[in-house]
Amino acid sequence: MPSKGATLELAVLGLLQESPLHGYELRKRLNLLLGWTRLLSYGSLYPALKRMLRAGWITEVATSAAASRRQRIVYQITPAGMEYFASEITDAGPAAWEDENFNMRFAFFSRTDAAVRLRILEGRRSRLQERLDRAHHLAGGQDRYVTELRRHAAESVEREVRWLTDLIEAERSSQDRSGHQARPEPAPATPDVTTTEIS
Amino acid sequence: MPSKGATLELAVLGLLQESPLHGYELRKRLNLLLGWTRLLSYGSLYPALKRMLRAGWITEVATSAAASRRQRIVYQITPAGMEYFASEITDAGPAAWEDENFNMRFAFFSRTDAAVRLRILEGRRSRLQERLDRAHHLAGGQDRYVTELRRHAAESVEREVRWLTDLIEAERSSQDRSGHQARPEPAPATPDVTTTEIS
DNA sequence: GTTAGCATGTAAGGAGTTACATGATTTT
DNA sequence: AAAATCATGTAACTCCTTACATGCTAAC
Repeated sequence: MPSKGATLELAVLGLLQESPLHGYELRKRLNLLLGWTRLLSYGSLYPALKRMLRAGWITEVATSAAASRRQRIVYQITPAGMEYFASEITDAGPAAWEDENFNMRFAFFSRTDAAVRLRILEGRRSRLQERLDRAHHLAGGQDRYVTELRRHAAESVEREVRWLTDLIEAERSSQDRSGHQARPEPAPATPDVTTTEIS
Repeated sequence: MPSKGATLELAVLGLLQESPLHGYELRKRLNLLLGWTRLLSYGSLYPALKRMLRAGWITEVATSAAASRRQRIVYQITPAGMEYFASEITDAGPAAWEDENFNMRFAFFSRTDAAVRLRILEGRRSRLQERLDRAHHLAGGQDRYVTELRRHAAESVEREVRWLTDLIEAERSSQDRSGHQARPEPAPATPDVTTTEIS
């Protein structure tokens, strides 16, 4: 049972699938990847890397002294890690509908089967719809500010539902079109863009 | 320093200011008050109540056997609790701009000074503006889905900024009316709820 | 030569979750 | 009588944060 909280691990594995990275760089990219409200701290990342080492999902690699003499520990994904990542990303179960998990999976959609993408998008949408139904149901006469807060929250969720609906439609139509032959995803394997710094 | 994580405690104190309640009921109301993504668990609530008892913010009250013979432990807020609540709710410092804390404070705006309300709303808005600036700055050419995710996130934040702007204006005009006699504007106290912006 | 940023960690602790445990009362 | 729901808790665990601790290297 992989259960739930593996968001960080998955994100790391996803990034390492593109190229090996060291911790410091990894943190910067993670902060870019999902626009976390607060920046991910080292106290979070490094222990996670240790766990993943123990689990056999990643390995340390010798620093190629070419570019810089700086000592750093470069991590690389292992076959076991790839397998784990694939199985988690493919799992469109309830865990995938939750906020954080959903964003994670969405961010790696380029490496996800079209069918799985659809299932995840639809699952997310019905999850949000449930929330709306519940919220609507309880909208009693309350404090003015509480009411306003709820109204705004509900509107946000409605917006996301519309967004998902558009995406689902787009996925469906592109799936239809690919009834024919080769229609590979755009996924530009372009060499690394300059590492955008975030402070 | 109590500093940050006191969201749950504050919410409990806020509710207990209206009337004494027992744990079970408290949990239901907390789940209503802020539309938490996941429901608050008892494993969270009861230990929090214990902490608050120790801190002297609340006390247990004998169950009035009138309504029901059911055994329950009713909690009541103490003067010390009220004082703590007031000081936290009034503190418009950086902690108040964060997502959870902001929602908490907003939910209890009816019991907050107009001046403090304004400071909190404005602080929140500039916090979000900062996020937007940062996001805009780094919007490089990325994976298609990552780009889309970021675009949607940015739009959500922009929406909240507009919402805050409307609220701030509403607060300002109602403050003007109650302050000097100079503003004869008979604007309704309710914020202008038309908000037709569909992305 | 000193500051700024790169780079890696550990320790203590906060806040919440799930799963476990128990039992009373109301509804069907 | 059974089932639902009310009601209160505890234990183990997860995940993350802050603050601390260290030292290298590039740039000014």
